[in-house]
Amino acid sequence: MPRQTNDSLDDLGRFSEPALLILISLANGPKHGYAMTTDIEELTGQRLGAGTLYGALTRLDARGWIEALPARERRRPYRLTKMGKAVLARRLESVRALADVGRSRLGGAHAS
Amino acid sequence: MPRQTNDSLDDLGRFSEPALLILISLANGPKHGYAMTTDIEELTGQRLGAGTLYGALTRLDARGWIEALPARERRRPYRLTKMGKAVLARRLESVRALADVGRSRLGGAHAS
DNA sequence: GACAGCTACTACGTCCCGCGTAATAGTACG
DNA sequence: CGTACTATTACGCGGGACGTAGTAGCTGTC
Repeated sequence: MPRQTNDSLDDLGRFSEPALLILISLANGPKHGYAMTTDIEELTGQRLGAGTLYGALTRLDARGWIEALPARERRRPYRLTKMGKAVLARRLESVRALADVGRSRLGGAHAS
Repeated sequence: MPRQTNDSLDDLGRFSEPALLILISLANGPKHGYAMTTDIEELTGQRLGAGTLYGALTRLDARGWIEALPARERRRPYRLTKMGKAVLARRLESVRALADVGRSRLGGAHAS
């Protein structure tokens, strides 16, 4: 069977860009993994699975966009690096611009 | 060697959500593949490769978010379906909200 | 009229990210 | 002391993203 023609609206396949969500979650201040999970869930309504979350954290760390802080008890907190902040800021800008273009193209019902 | 610690800033790995870019490109009116490529390039500065573009188009069509129009000469135009428009609108909303949260968390320098 | 360059799409293979799931273990509560 | 929640690690699969090559028509231009 090819595929359902729907999928309950909004979900762009499997890719919801967990990396971006993580960066945004850390923009608040350092957090450990599980705290990000709940934070992101409050923000977006979606809960990242363990594999998704910690996998993305490892990759972001390897890139130098986030860095691990000394673990307390069972928690491994991370914080944004300077580079991570810069990346996030630029990314947010372009996302925002893109969303604006999309809106005006769709709506068409207001000035420009 | 594991990986460069940079990557020239902004690129979130391999995922730039071509599907979303395509939907936005079609929000303008029907376009064929190559026209989307150039449109998206003007919009974002990035050029989607053939594999990425036509692969995503096939998937979006299978989902019923876009539909093919009768081909003229060598061109296969697509247009947004009603469902595609709805999906795009909702998606743009959440993207926008997310970008706002990110900005206020990063900047902190303005009202709630 | 042949050659270069652009348009437009198809086909193919690889890589690795997203995601689910299971395992581990500490904590908290009744 | 059993159940539920916190917190992370480990593992494997599927498929989307991407590059590249191939096909082919059309547009100049010398």
